[in-house]
Amino acid sequence: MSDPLSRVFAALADPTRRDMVARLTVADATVGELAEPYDVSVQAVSKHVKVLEEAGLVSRSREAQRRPVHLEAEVFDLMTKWIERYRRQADERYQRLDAVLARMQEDEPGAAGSREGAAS
Amino acid sequence: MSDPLSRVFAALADPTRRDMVARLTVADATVGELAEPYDVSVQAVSKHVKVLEEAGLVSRSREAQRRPVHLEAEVFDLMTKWIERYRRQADERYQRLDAVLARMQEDEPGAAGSREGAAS
DNA sequence: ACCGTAATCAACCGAATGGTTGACAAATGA
DNA sequence: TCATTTGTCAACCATTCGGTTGATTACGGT
Repeated sequence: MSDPLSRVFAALADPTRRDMVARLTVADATVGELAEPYDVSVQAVSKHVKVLEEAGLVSRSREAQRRPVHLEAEVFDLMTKWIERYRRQADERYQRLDAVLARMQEDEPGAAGSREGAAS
Repeated sequence: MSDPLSRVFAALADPTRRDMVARLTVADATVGELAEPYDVSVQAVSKHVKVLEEAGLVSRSREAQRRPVHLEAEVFDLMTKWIERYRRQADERYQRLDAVLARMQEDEPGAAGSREGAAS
């Protein structure tokens, strides 16, 4: 499970981590601050942050004793690209399929079986 | 881990399942056909398809003995919406931050220290 | 009716996950 | 120097995950 895309998807598969990401879009936060709303130990949150960091979704700096967590939004593009690519391919395929069905309908009206309401 | 978004992200966190989705954008396929390229048992692939189905990414129909797997591309929108929402929020925040830093630079040239607490 | 094909169910296994508690490390402020 | 704050490391536990093999179901084809 070593490729970056898998790590990003896996990181966001957890609701708590997704919520952390959501909160980090508002402002950077320390592990302690991130932990407050959740009913889990600070150690658990520390682990979550580590997962996000290894996925490239966040980075940490040092500032006195605190290590503020910072969202790296660029990594989102990795996912978006993957999704959009196949999303588009799938759409194109449906359009081709609809075209074929439409042609069948023209050639032999009444023989185009199931798959109603396909066109658009 | 019951919410739909988590299931979609988790489903796509596996490279094999991502590859299956990619292939399903080209054409529907049976479990057996899907299994061929991979060096795993048909049962394992059947499980993968089940995961994709429970995530709402694919559906199955019945056609003689075969149960062709069909990609449901609409579910991608769920992810895209989530991603885009926070992506945009993050971008906006950076713009605000840049504005603040720019203002600090104007007011006190040379006093715009390192990334102090910026947000609201 | 019987056999073959397609796929799922069931039980099991090892590795990874998400959580815990307890001990430790690093930087600050008194 | 010493206590405090902040966070990580380590060991452990229960559950989930991806994989296996073996048995079983659901359909045609002949």
